[in-house]
Amino acid sequence: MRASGGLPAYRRGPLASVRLSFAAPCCCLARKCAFCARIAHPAQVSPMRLSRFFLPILRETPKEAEIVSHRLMLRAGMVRQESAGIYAWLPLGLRVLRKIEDIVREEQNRAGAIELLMPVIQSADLWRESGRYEAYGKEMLRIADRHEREMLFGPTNEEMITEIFRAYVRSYKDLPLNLYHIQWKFRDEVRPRFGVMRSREFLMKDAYSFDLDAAGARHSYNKMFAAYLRTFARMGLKAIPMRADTGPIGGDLSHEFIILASTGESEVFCHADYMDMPTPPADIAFDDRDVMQGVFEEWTKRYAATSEMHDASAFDALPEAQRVSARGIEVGHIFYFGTKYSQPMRAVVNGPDGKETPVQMGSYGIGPSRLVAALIEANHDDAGIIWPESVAPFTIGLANLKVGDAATDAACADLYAKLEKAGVDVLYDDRDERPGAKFATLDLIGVPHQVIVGPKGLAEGKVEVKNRRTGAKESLSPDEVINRFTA
RNA sequence: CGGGGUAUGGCGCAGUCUGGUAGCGCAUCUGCUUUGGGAGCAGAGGGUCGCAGGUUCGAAUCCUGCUGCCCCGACCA
Repeated sequence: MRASGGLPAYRRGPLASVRLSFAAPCCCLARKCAFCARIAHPAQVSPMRLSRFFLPILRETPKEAEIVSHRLMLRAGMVRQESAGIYAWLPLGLRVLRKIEDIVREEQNRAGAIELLMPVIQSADLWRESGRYEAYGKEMLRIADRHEREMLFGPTNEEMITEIFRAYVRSYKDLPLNLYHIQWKFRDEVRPRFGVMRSREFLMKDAYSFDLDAAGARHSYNKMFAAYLRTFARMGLKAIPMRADTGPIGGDLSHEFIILASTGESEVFCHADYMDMPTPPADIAFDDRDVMQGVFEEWTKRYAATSEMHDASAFDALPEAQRVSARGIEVGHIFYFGTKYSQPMRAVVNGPDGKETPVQMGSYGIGPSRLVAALIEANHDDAGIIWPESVAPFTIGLANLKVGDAATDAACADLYAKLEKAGVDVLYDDRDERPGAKFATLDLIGVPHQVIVGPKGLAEGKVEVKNRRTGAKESLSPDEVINRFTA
C-alpha cells in the first residue's frame, strides 16, 4: 500500500481536495489566552541580538537532506548531524524543542500526570523480568560496563517505571498515579532517515498510568487522550486519533495521533468532521470520568484509520464530501495494556478487600524531537519555515535595515529594550548586512512577526510589521508596535 | 538486513577514464564603495583529496582491504 505508485511515500503529493493547513487556536502572544491557559511563565523567553547569537545558517542545501523539514532544519542552523540518526541540537533548534517540551509538560501536568526523570542507561536484568530483553531485538542498543555487566540504552521505560512503582506503592489508596518523564531514547533503527523525523536518538515524553481496576485505567487513558488533543492543538496542529496496532508494547487498546502533512510517511483516511472539531478547553473536568469518556467517544466515533487499519468499505460508505484521504505523521501513541508488565514484575497493590492485585497500566508517548520536524512539514513555504506562534524560537524578528544610521539604531534599541522588558521573545538582527540578507534570514528561520525598521519609514515615524505566514504588511509607529505585542 | 551510490577547504562541485606543482562557485578575512528582498570591485587565508596497505622515479587518479555517509526496499515513537 505504502509503496504503491513507484515513488516513495514522502515524495508523492497530497491526495486530492484536502485542507492541510490549520490556524492555531490562539495567538499566545500575551500568554493570557484562555485556551492555552499557561500554568507558568515560560523559562525560554530570552531575547537575543543576532550579532551575538550562534546561528550557522546555510545558503545551500546539504545534499543528504531529502525532505523539506530536514533541509530547512539544516539550512536554518537548528541541528547538526553527528552520526547516522544522531543529531546535535544547535541553539535555534533547541529553543523550538524546549517550547514544545513546555507545552507537553504543561498539558501533562494539567491532566494530573507527575514529572520525574529516569536514566538513559538501564540494566539488562530489569528487562529480563518482563521478558523483553530477548524479545526487543537489535533495535535495543546493548552495552557492557567495565565490570562486564549487561546494560542498555533505554528505548522506552515500562520496566523501569514498573520497578519504581512496585518499590514504593502498596495500597490502592495511592492510586490513580500517572508518572512521566521527558528523556532521550535510543532505538537502533535499521535505517534512520528524514533527519530528526526518524532518528536513532530522539527525545520522548513517556507517561505511565497505574490504576486498581480496568475502569480506572480507562479513565487514565481518556485523560491522556484529552491531554494529547490539547497538546497538539496548542502547537497549531490538527492531530487525529486513530486506532492503532499495539506493536511490541502490547495491550488491547491503542490510538495513534496523526497530524496531516502533505509529506507525511503514511496514508490516512478520516471523516471530514475531524477538521473542525472543538478541542477540550483548559478547564475541562479531567477528574470527571463521564466527561473524559465523552471526549473520547466524541473523538473516536467517526471513521479514522491509517492504511494498516483501513477498512475501505466502511470509508467508502461515507458521503464523498466527508471523506478525507491524506498523508500523515505519527506524533503520539497511547496504549492501555493492563497487567502485561505488572504481572510478571509483581507490581501489586492491596485492594479494599485486602487482596493483592496487579496494577492496571497504560503508557503514553509523544516525540518532541520528531514534532519539531513534523511542525515544519506542516508549516513552511519556499522561503523557509513558518513557526506557529506557540513554538516559535522567537516571536518577533526585529530588523535594523541600516546599521550605523543614528535614527534606525536608536529606534531599534528602544524597541528591543521595551519588548525585552515586556517579556517578548525578540531576535534583533543588528548585523551589518544588507536588507535582502536580513529578510532572507528571518524568512528562513520562520519568526512569526517581522518588525522592519528602515530610514525611509522612520522619517515618517513608521516601521513595518510583516506577518510571516500571511505576508500581510502594516505600517505602524514604534509605540503602536509595543502596544500590539505587549497588550 | 538485501540492493545501489558516494567520500576532494565550512557548503556545493570539477579533476580520476589517459598518474606529473589540487581547482571552481558560495562562504570566511582585509580595504573601498554600497544599503527596503541573499551587493560590487580589489586583495588574502584555508585542503596529509575518508583510512590503511600496495604498484610506481612520481598516486586525488591504478590495485587490495577497511570505514563513514546517503538513497531504494523490508521494519519502526
